[in-house]
Amino acid sequence: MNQIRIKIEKLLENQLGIKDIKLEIPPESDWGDFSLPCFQFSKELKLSPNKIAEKFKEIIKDNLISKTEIKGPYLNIYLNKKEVMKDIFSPKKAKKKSKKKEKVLIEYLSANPNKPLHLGQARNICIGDSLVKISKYLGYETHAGTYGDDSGVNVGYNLVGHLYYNYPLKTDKKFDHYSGEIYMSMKKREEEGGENFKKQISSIISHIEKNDNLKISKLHEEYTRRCAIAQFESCWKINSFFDFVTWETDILKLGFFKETIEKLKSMGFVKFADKGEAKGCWILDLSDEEEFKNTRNPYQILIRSDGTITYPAKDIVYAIWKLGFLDRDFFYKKLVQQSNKDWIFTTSSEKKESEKKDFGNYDRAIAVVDNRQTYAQNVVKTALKMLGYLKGDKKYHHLAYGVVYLTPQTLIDFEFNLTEKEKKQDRLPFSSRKGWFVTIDGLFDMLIEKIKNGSKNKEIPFKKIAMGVIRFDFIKTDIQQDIVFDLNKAIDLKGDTGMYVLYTFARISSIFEKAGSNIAINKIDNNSINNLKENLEWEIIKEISKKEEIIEEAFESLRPNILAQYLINISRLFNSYYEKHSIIKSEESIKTARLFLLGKIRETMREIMRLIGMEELDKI
RNA sequence: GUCCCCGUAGUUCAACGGAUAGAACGAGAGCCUUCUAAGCUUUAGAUGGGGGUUCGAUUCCCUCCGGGGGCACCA
Repeated sequence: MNQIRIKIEKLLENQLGIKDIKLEIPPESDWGDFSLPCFQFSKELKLSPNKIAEKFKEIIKDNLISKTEIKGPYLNIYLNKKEVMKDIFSPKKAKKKSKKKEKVLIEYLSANPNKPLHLGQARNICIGDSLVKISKYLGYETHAGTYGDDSGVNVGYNLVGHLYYNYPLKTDKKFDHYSGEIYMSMKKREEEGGENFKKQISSIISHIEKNDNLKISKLHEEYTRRCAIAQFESCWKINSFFDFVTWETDILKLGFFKETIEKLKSMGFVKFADKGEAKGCWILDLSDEEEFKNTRNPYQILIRSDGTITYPAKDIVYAIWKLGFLDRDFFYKKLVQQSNKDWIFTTSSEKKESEKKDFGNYDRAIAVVDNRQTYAQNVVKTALKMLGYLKGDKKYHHLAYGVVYLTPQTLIDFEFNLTEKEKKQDRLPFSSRKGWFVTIDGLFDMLIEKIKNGSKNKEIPFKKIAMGVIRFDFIKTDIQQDIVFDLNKAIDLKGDTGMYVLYTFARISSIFEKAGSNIAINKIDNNSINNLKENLEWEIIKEISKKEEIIEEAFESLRPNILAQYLINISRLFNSYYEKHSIIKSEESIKTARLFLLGKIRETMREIMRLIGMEELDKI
């Protein structure tokens, strides 16, 4: 449709002798297919917009246009459906995607490896993985990466639990859930006080970061990797996969940070603060940057006065690696084979058994990180800019998505105790500190239960449905908007949900099954297409022909949510069509044409569903 | 103090500066002896207040009111 629009725009520019014509789509479909608002020409031509529309109407003529109509200041254009359909359905349109040269990294999830994944992270996963799939569809060489923060206090709790408080490594439970239990119990112990516990924690953290105790380093690696793998299993359930995981401890062990910071010092970007609040620290001076001028502290501390490294510093170094400006690379080895048979690789600090991989040196690095971290991400971006790394074709994007909150009722449904005050809130944030583990696994199981109970057919693949419903639910809302998760709404499978889309698809498949397989719907001549005379059919054709431009826009504007909306639109159009017009029972030539159209709808829906991580089903 | 985001039907969400502000849930009224009723059709119902820019503002600017988040020698 976009090509048609551009064609018509060019045509009008020639015929009317005006530059940069932008056509719009009328709000009502019976007002035409395109519309030219004439206000903009009023000043130049010294005529009222209505008069201009009349004048233009006389001039415009083409075989792609069947008629033009004036509606006030708008000149509405009706396309010649036959010609346009020929164009849209011509076989040469189905050309293969050309490979693009840019190399893209999408970093998402980036969870602490010490507890199960919660629903807030589900949104991150759904957005991140959808972008990966879209990027690959568009022909980019694409890697999905995740950052494992395995050096901080979080993991420390769990190791202390294991070493000093009788939590064995062996367990029948899913390891991330087991970790969550240990984490909670250690948190409790900390709150109860005790100098001994504090000492144990800080000693463990120190050993992890310095890598100076073989026993602890080994335990740490086993623990975090096992937990991460359990988390990845949750991702696979919802059709999300990774290429590699970067461990923070590897950045430290390989000395990337030290080298980078020395380089930055010598370049003069990193300075030693000899006075003020940050006295004794090494800082990145941001005071010349417009964005930070009015902030309280126009600098970022990279090295604390005790010589330890801050999180933003690690983030900056990692970002430099992403864009290929770090002179060195990690070592890599296989971590685990995913349910789709592809392996996740893990960074490693040891050369032996390292495999050669082409991770790193990306042209476009997209970080899917929630909007609370916009400031921190701006620091990273500014640092890259100051260093001159964002010149040329290198791009660093922060996809700032809105945070997921919970309704109090949802927490009650998951059997957590709330205070009276908490019960009265509109929404509550996820809090692992309070032990509110509303997990992806938990939601997944509840959904399956719900679908089983609501289904007449007991043979359908419940897991795929649950997967599709979750994927759709977490991506349908505008990306930057915060969302409030309510369990009852999420498992209520009516209306604008993934279920609606899955159901619609199955409905179409069912028609094909009833129609029999002897109809050659892929081969259709122009005469048959001309049997598609209904308005709704024309609406559908226009809608499905927007596919490519919508996918492109979803990626460029980092808004995969528009694909979910698009699926709803197509589904709604089809369902209306289905009610109004019978397909199988129509006359033979019309039936052929309609089945052809249905095939196109099904193909379009399948492609879009796959891009947002849903899997289509022929039966529900 | 300062920076950012958000205020649209009862609720959850839409709307490149364009025509009559769209959906879904919930509420009301219909539609299955005919291709899957997890569906379709239909009724009622909304832009926080005030300025400005514009032929035209939910959208851009200012201001007020209300809600949230950030600005750590936390990660």
